[in-house]
Amino acid sequence: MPKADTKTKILDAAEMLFAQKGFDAVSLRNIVESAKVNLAAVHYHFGSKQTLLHKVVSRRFRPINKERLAMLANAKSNAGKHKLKLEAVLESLFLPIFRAQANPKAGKSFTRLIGRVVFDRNAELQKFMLNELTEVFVEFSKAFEEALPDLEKTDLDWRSHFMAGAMAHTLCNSDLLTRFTQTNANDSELETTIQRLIDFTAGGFRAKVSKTSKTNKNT
Amino acid sequence: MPKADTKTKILDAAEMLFAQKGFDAVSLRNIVESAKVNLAAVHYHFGSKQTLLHKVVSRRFRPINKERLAMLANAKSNAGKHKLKLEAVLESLFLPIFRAQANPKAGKSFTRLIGRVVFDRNAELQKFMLNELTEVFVEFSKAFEEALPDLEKTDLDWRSHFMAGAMAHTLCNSDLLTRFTQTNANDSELETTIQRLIDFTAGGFRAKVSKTSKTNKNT
DNA sequence: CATTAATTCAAACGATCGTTTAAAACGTGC
DNA sequence: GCACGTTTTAAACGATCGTTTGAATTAATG
Repeated sequence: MPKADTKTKILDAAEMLFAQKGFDAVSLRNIVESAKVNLAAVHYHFGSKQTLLHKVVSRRFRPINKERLAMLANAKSNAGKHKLKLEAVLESLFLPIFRAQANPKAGKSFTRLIGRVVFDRNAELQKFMLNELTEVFVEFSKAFEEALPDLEKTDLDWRSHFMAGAMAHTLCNSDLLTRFTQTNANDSELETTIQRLIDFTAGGFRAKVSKTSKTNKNT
Repeated sequence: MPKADTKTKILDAAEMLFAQKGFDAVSLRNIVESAKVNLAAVHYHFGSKQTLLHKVVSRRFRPINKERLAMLANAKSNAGKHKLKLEAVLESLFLPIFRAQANPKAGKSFTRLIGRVVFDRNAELQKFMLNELTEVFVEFSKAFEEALPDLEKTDLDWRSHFMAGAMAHTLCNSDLLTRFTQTNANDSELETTIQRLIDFTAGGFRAKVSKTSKTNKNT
């Protein structure tokens, strides 16, 4: 009991504070105060502040990415001989992580943290995230190509990145978004948020490619 | 000459470093070392680190926002009695800030910084940014409504935020994006980037609203 | 129960932080 | 050249930082 408890207390406090203020603005003393544990426990259990961050991220992100891949595989097998639907691919990507917001334990902290992490340029963290996301990148890239066979690779990649930005912004600022748009943050609204994001990004993926951007590729 | 130079040196160094590593991870000593000025000069010229950040942002962001508003006004007067085109609104919003990337002095630092700032949850900074962006919000909101008269206000707001995420991600990570997509970062590619972003976001704004998201609004 | 391993604790280390202070240096106008 | 204003400078302040250390406490094992 108490053995696992200190560690979890630290992880939870760190998750909340990193999400609120960012990695660099939160000290270990902030975390241990919030967690009501001793400062040296952080080094005992995690070794360093950086490692703590990685653990905070990976403890929830790994299962999420696993679920993403499972949902995608399911969508593929459901499609069978038909073409893989873009909306199914997008849902597989968004649903697991947005569902994490409904977790009463983590609530919005974790997803806010993930949204922030996407924008963080700390080299150590980028390396770590790339490692966490490699398989997701590979599999979803292939899935997007399959769902959008007529879209050129370069355009597909750019649109994937725009989509990632839209998703990260939504994850990171969902409380601001709901306040600004006067919608509620309950469970059913979560499905609505996801649907809204799917509508927007699917619309973006399917948008006609302007002549300018296509022509310029050949120069 | 030397009178303005120290101040500008500090601003330039801060811009670059804040963009690279974020506000909290960069110390004043990092900045003055890079700028080759004395530590106390920061307080003499700017008063505090926080104020320095605001000045770094506002010195370029204000003219950009001014230009955005001017371009929008121009687009409106060009439209005359016709409906304002969504693409014109988007271009007015994106072009001035993406053009800042072509500035050899600021290059990518400033836009990367703005991209990061959108995601920063520091209360002081959010207040400051809201102040800088109020007029842009108001005018562009109206313009989007005009360009998309059939889109419900709530859906419009959500899509505006998705668009903001896509834009911020692009601003923040443009070097990663160009490397990942194997495109070049020269001037003509800038126009291409903007066009790609317009294509995607316009596609998103015009996407059909799913039944689910609409129905749920009434519960 | 004794021994060993694991965990927690308080204190300290060496470093760095934003800010302040007062003196020195420089610039300006008469 | 002098008086005054502005800017730069080096040093210091009080605080905080991540990490380390060794002792105390607790848990596990035979």
